[in-house]
Amino acid sequence: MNLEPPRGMRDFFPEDMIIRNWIFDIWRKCAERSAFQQYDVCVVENRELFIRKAGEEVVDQIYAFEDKSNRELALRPEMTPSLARLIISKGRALPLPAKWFGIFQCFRYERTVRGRKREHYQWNLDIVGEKEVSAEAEVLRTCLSSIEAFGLSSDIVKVRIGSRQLLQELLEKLSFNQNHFMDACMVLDKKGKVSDDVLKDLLVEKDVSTEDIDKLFKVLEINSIEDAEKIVGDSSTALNDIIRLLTLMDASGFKDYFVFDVAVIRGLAYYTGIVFEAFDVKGRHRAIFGGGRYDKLLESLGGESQPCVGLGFGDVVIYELLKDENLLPVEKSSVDLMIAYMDESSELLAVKAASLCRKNGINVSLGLQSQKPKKIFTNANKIGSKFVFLIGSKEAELNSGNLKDLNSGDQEVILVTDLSQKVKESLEKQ
RNA sequence: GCGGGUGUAGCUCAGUUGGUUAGAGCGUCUGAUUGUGGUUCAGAAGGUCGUGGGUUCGAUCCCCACCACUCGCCCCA
Repeated sequence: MNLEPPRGMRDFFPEDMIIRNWIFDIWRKCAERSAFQQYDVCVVENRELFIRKAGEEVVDQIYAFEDKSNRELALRPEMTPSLARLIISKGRALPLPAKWFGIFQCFRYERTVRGRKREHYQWNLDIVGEKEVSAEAEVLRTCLSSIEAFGLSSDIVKVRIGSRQLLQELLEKLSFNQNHFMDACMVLDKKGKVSDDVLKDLLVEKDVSTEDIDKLFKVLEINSIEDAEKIVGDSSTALNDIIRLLTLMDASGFKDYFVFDVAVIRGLAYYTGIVFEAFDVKGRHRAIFGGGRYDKLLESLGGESQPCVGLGFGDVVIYELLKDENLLPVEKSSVDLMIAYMDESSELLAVKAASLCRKNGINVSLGLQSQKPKKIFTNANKIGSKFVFLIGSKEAELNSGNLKDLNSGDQEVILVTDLSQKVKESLEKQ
């Protein structure tokens, strides 16, 4: 019997959950601070929801199965189709713009490598119904607030920002053969991953003319917004959107994160405007988060057309980055107080004390059997409890116990009825 | 999908040029201390040597396949 989880799947032991909850809490708090509303969707979807959008190629990567009534189902590989489904089904009853978020487990059957498993949790932020670039700005500033909450900064993380629309304009201005636009996108996406000679070979294979290849490389040389402006002019909406977005990010205090990169393309399938991808500066990891504008997706699924902006932020890469940067939190216990007793005759008093404290909002670990003090204190240390309330036969006779502060070592005998008040006061002081 | 590396106690790793009872540190448990933890000391438990097959008198060690992890490609985001 193999007791390991299937390939690419993870288990979370209690000590792992401390870290996972810490990450999820930061995501949730940042989303709520920016007034995003949480939603949730079923993990299992009708398979066709993904096939329609993703096309034939990705079908093999979907965990798909038939139920006992021969329904074709799938574990979701990503959230955007499910979000679109909800938005469409809500119809006009949904006040726009809608700012929604969630943390979702997604599945993909693919080769596992560092930073990429067959299952991961993903924080999704989406704004539906806002065509202005202010939507991109809101999503990004919310996301970057989490980056800073993790303890990261623009010294470690950069966001490459590009625009598919701008790329198209650039190539149009250079009279690039638009029939090869998709080929150009594919090649641009490989910039930096393979040598320029290989890029050229790839383009030749696609029957791109020598002239067009030169044009494409001219676009690749664009390193700044000014360079782009020289080609598309100052009236380009695509370029002005990027400029405006950067202005908004500057006003939000996040300017230093952004790097203009004409070669950022991302999902060719449904991104229509600005796209972005965050990477660690040292280049050790895969993309930390990524997203962009997808104005055509809803209508492609049969819904009313709505402008949308969204991003996905996975838990696997950020975990590895935080580990590398030594920013993961030290395991911190949530237990405030351990209540234990030395004689069976004191059990009911201990139970009563625990119930009172729990009603008053104190996290209590109650001993499940009578134990020797040595064992009690050892256990209290292990679970990280801040206080121990120890009831012996002498104290029990007076409805009291011995309250010990494990940090200072101070202890005093107090009444069970005074326990919760006493502990609360001490916790507030810390 | 292709190629390299790794797999020995719960964890990090030694080791065996193929030979009886496979080791250490950390962790766990017990005791010193039968009403007081973190330190110290003593002791104990814990191993199909990743799985299966082959070669051999004998395999944890050599060979093959598979599984898992990992690095680099391919593909993809």
